[in-house]
Amino acid sequence: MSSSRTARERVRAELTREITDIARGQLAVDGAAGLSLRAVAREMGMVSSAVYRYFPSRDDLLTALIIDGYNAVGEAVEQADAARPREDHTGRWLAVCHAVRGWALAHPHEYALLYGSPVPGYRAPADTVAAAVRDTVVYGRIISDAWHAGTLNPPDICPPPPPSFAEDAARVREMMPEVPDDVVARALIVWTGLFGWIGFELFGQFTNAILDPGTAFDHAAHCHARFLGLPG
Amino acid sequence: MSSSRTARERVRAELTREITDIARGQLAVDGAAGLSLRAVAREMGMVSSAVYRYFPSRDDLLTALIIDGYNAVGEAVEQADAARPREDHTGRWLAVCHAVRGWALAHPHEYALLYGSPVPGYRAPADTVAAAVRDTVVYGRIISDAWHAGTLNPPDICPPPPPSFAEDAARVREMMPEVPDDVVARALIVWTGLFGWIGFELFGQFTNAILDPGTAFDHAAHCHARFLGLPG
DNA sequence: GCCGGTCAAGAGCGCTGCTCTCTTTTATTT
DNA sequence: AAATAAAAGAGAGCAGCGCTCTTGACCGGC
Repeated sequence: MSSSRTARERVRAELTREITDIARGQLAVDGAAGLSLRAVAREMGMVSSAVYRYFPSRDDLLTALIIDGYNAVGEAVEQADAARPREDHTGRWLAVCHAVRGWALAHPHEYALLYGSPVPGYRAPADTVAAAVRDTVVYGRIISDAWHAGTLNPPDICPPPPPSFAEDAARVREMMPEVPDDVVARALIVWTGLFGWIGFELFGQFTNAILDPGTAFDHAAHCHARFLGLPG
Repeated sequence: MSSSRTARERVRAELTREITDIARGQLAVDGAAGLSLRAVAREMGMVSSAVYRYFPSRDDLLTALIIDGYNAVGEAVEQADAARPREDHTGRWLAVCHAVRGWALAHPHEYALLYGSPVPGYRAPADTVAAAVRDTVVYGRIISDAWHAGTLNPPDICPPPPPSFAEDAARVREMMPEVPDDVVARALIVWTGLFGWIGFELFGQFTNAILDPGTAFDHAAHCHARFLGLPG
C-alpha cells in the first residue's frame, strides 16, 4: 500500500523537480522578473493552472529556487573548503572567496535572486533564512579554526568595537565559537566586503573602470585575509 | 514666438516632472517591479497611452528615476563631505559613509534600483553610468586630499597588488590623482565593502543576526578608514 | 481662416498571475 | 469487485500589465 502511495508521490516529486528545473532555466535567461508560470507550463506541455497543483503561487516557486540557490552556493563553498588541508586557513579562505565568485559568475541571475535586491512584494519565508547561512557556517569555521590554532593575528589597526556591539557579536559568534568581539567585527566587515565586491562586479558598477576584475578580486581577497589576521 | 513655444514646453516639463514624482512615489511603495505606467497615469487622471507621449517606454521612465537617484545620493554625499573641514579627511570619510547609508535607509527601493540586482530586461544607457560616479568622485577626492596632505598612512598588511592590476588602477586613479596602486586597490576594497554592508543590511542578509546595524556600521566605517590609512 | 503639429483618449493585442469549475485518473475502503 | 475519496489535469475567465494604432480635439504660424 505504501509502495503505490510512493508511486504517486514519486511522479509528483519528479514533476515538481521538472518544474523547478525549467524555472531555473528561464531564470538564467530572463532573470527573476521574467520567470513566468505560464511559460513553465507551456514548456512542459501542461496547462498553466495545473502548475498551481505543485506550487500554489509564483512566489512559492521563487522560494524553492532561492533555497536551491543557497544550497548550491553553500555546496560550492563547502567543497572548496574541504579540498584544502584543514590547517591551511588562508588557503581555505581564498578558496571560499573564489568559490563564491565563481558560482556567482556562473549563475548571475540566481546570485541576484539570493543577494541582490529582493523581489518586490516577495517576503522571504523562514526556510530561506535557514538555507542562507550554509556558506556562512563554513566561513565561520575557518575563522574559528584559525583562532583556535593560534594562527590568527589581526593587525592592530581597528579601534575596539563599542560595548553596544557585544550583543550582536554574541549572536554572530555562534558561527565562530569563542572568537573575541574584535574578530567577529572583522569577520563581518570582510564577509560583507566579499559580497559587495561581487555585487559591484556582477551588477555593472565596475563598468568602464575595472576591466580585469579577476585579478583585482584575487588581490582583494588576499587583503581581506590579512585584515582578518590570517597568515600570508 | 519663443514665449509661446516655451509655454508649451513648460507645461510639458511640468507634466514630465509630475510623472517622475508619482513614479518615485510608487517606487517607494512597491519597488521597481511594481512600477506601472498605467498606475501612474491613473493617479494623474490621465489615460495610460498619454504617458507614452512623455516616456516612450517603461524603461525610459526607469532610466529617469535611476539618474535622479544617482544624483540624489551624489548630492547627499557631496553635502556631507562639504560640511566637514577640508583637512579632516577621516571625518569626511565617515560622513560620506553615513550619508550613503542614511540615504539608502531613507530610500530603500531607490537604492535597490541603483545598487541592487539590475531590473531584468533593462539595459542601463550611458547616461546612468555618468551620473553613477558622482559619489565616487567625492570619495576619490577625499583619498586624494589625504594622500597629498601626507596624512594617509596605509598599514603595511596587504601584499603589493599584482602588476596586471596597473591598467585598471590607472583608470580608477583618475578619480584620485597620483595615488599609488596599493592605495587605489584599498580604495576599491573599502568602497565595495561599504556598499556590500549596506546591501546586506537593506536586503535582509543581517536578519536574525545583526539587530543593531547602526552601531556595527559605524565601527565598520572606522575600520575601513584605518585600513585605508586615514588617521584615527 | 485654414494647416500642420501636438496631445489626450479609446480600443485593442498579447501577455501575466491567479481562481473557479468540470472531468478524468488514481488510490483507498467497504 | 464495487464504491468512495483524493488528487491532478483541462479549460474558461478575471483583472492587470506594457505597448501600439487610430481618432478627434486643440493651438500657434502662414
